[in-house]
Amino acid sequence: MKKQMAPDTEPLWSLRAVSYQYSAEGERVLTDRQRQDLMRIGMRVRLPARMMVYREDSPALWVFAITDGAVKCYRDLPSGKRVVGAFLFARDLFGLAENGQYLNCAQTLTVTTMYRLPIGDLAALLKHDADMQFKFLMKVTHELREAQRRAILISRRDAAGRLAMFISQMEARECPSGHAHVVALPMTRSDIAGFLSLSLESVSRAAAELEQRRLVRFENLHRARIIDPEAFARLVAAV
Amino acid sequence: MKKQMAPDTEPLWSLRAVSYQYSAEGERVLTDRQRQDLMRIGMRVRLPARMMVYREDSPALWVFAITDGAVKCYRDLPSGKRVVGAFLFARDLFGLAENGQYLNCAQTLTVTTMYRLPIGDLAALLKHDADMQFKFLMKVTHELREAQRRAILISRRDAAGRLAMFISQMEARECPSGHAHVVALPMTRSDIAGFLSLSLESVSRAAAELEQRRLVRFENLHRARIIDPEAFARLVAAV
DNA sequence: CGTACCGTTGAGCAGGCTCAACCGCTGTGG
DNA sequence: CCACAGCGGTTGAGCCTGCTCAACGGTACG
Repeated sequence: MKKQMAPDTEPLWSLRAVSYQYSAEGERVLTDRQRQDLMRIGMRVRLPARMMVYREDSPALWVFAITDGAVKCYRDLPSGKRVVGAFLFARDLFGLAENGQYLNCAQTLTVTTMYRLPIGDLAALLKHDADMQFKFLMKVTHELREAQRRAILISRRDAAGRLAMFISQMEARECPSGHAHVVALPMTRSDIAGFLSLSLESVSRAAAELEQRRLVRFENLHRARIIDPEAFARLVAAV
Repeated sequence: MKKQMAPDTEPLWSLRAVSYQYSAEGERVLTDRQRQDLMRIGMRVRLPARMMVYREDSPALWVFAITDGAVKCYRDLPSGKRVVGAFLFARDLFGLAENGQYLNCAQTLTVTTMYRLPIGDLAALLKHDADMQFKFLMKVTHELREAQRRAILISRRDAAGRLAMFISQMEARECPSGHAHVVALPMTRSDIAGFLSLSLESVSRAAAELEQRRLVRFENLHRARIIDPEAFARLVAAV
């Protein structure tokens, strides 16, 4: 799906965000100049699958911007439960910190390419380039909206409904390049369970239920196909 | 708790946020100049309790900054359930929008004073003043962290634990001016239920349980006192 | 070929939800 | 002044769904 471009300009990336205002997609893309500035302060890193990017409570030195691949952010609770805070894909930022420490662990799901931006340099750059900073502000605002959507997702009681909403959200964030109604799920069932606040058995049963109801087919563990879009959409909307 | 100041400078406000980096609280406060700029584009509004500030899907014309009082943001789902997305207090921003429309309803809980900032003017101001914009970026980042904390809260199964975490979070966001271990809860039980994804009966029972276990006393419907801070903290931490 | 990990399926339990009645306060109108 | 309705909150009974524990299956890898 990559466009043809010279090798040295290949690792360009942008930010995925919907504006708070009407806009002609203008806020979604960084200018070439801004990308170059970010590439200058950042370092391109390519990590294999299941690699830790950072750990909770470790010093927060970088913010990461994904160009390709998938990452999960999670926390392990004292009880042993693992809460997945977010799944992140191309054009997403991660590395949320507080008082200089990361708040969660980040781990790649697949082979992932990202830009590693030193936090201090990034802050200086943003303070200097108000326009780019505005795009980052839009991006974080976008993440906040996603977090609220997730709160609505979690408010559902039925496991099948939660899973359906999750698949729907994954479909929505796919690039339009992907085939319609085929959703990639690079994470494990256990990860999904941690994200949906369900036991992994419940996720498994919910998946079975969606198949029995002929709404979704799981072509394999990491790919779902929505085979009855109308009924599926009804279930998703029946919050 | 108000400091003595001239009447026309009384409605100054700031933003409540913890920096992602180490800082000497420097990021938390707007400069006098920045406050003046905001006051110039904004309008001070004082609303009675239970007043709608805006409705879902209505045109998003303003962002609001609370100087005093309490607000809830919520969404009514097709099923009739009401999901409370956030409770907001002094020095908080609200008015999250997408494509020019608000994503939820906002309603005052108590008498509330706020600044109403036209979104276009605010965006222009932020693009012009990178330093102030950075403080807004910190603020939204702060909100994102809060949203993640809430996800952890919701991952708990037991109602008493959820309520305890909620009370703990309310205590944490109280100004240090408030008396220790006395937590104001300006919202109704029903609002809390909507926030915690519980039925309001469960909230009521959870409150009774906290009292029976001698952790908390509810002096009245809107004020809780933590009477056994150590045991309470253990319950909160037992995620 | 054995091990380990991930996922599935089953049985029984527990905790929260629903429905329903009741309490206490408030505001209103006769 | 009192009677009444309405609302928010509490408490109880029974149901339902997701959790826990457990066994089993399939696939990748040494």
